[in-house]
Amino acid sequence: MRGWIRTRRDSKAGLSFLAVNDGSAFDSLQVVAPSSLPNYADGVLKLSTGCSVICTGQLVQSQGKGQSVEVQATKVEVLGLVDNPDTYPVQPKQHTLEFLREVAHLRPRTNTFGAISRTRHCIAQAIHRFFHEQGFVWVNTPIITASDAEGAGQMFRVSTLDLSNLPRDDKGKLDFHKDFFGKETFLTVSGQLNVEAYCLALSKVYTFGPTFRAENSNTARHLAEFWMIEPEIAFADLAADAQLAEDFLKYVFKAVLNERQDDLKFFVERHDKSVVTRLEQFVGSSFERIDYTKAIEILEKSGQKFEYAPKWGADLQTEHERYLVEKHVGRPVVVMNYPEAIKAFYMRMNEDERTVAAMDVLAPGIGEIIGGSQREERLDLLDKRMAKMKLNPDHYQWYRDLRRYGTVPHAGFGLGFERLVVYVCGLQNIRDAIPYPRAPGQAEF
RNA sequence: UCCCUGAUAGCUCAGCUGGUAGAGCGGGUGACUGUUAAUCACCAUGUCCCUGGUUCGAGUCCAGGUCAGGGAGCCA
Repeated sequence: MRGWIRTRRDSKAGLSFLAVNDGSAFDSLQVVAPSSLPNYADGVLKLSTGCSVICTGQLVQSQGKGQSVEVQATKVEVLGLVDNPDTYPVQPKQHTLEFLREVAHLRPRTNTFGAISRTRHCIAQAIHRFFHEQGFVWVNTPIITASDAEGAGQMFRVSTLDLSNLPRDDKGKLDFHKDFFGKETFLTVSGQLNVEAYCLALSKVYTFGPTFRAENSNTARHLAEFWMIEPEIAFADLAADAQLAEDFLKYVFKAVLNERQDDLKFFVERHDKSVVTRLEQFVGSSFERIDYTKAIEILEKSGQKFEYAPKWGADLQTEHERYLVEKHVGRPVVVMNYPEAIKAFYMRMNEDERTVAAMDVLAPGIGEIIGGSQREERLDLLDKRMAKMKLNPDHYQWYRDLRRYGTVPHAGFGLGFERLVVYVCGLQNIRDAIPYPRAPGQAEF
């Protein structure tokens, strides 16, 4: 047994009980260290929370209550002591998550972050497995990009220029020809446009990789660096997209329910009582599908007082989404066909010429969890929308090519991986769903 | 970025209307016990976030700043 000490309890019967954890499961293993060990006094009795050990012995049925098995140690090798136990930050007690964020290098040694890490891994594996089983190809879209995708938010600049001596052109403007890529480049805010090209060749594809947003938004739902999943399917419409989203989420949640019972039990005890029932209800229910226009009607007729009155043409507020999901329907809802003005240029124009084939999947207890759309595959209509939104077609030539050469109806959606982790684990803050959170003013570790 | 709240021991916090600091947990020491975040006793611990101001005197009041949390906007 190789791992780190969680607690040590001594018995004057000539024994010490070591709770040793190696992160492979939620529970620690109890190692019984007898005082007859040669290093008992100067080794075992010096062990405190956080020390690393290698214990050798026999796994036997436990003679005490509280665990089924334990190790009767014949050897306890102390690898690393804790310098000063008085200041070791991770104590065998409940810490606040805020405090643990300040010790991000040691928080994986806590019950909470061990459980989150294993669950995060389980979710990631389930996602890849789901797509793989369905015949999807994982496509790694570029992290450095020259396009600003859909104009979705602020981007991080990527440059090797000397900030203290920037090259200028005749007009005094920055000369990016001198930069590494010979043009302005940024970290990606979405792999969607790139993955569409692969979709229109491999039929079923997805991205799963890091994504960056430089917006100065400091909330429990935002990270500057996060992981995003974006499936894209060819020969598909919005209904197929919604069905994929439903199958996808249910598959992932089922996997967590099956594989991480130990960690889920802990989340229920310490973080969110409703974690397991919420996931069970989610996988057991069929999603309601509802048009945006209908949703506005429902909200208007609800008699509910909203801070912002629901109005056709405006985006749904968080309070609106919560009412729809939690009060009106009571299970996951897919809201479809939004007004074109509030949605991105690449979303497919509907026959009514006022809405586009966009969808949001709303889940009880969190709100929007997935956003997607059928893409505009008709070049003339795509150009029309780009013009309307004042996008420069020159920047999207290769994207327009996809509509010129063998275009087909296709659709996809995107979801933030950490938001999924937050939902599954019952967390409050997205900064606890990723090992080293990056946020405005926060790039420690 | 805006609004609100907060920052006191290693951690979680208390400290009333201004009079230079306390508890629980953790740590150390000892006792006790096949123990379970053990129990009991004793011991130690502080730039009261920073800078300035008011005052005889500031953890406490005022101003500015930094950081954090909650909410909003934006979004994944």
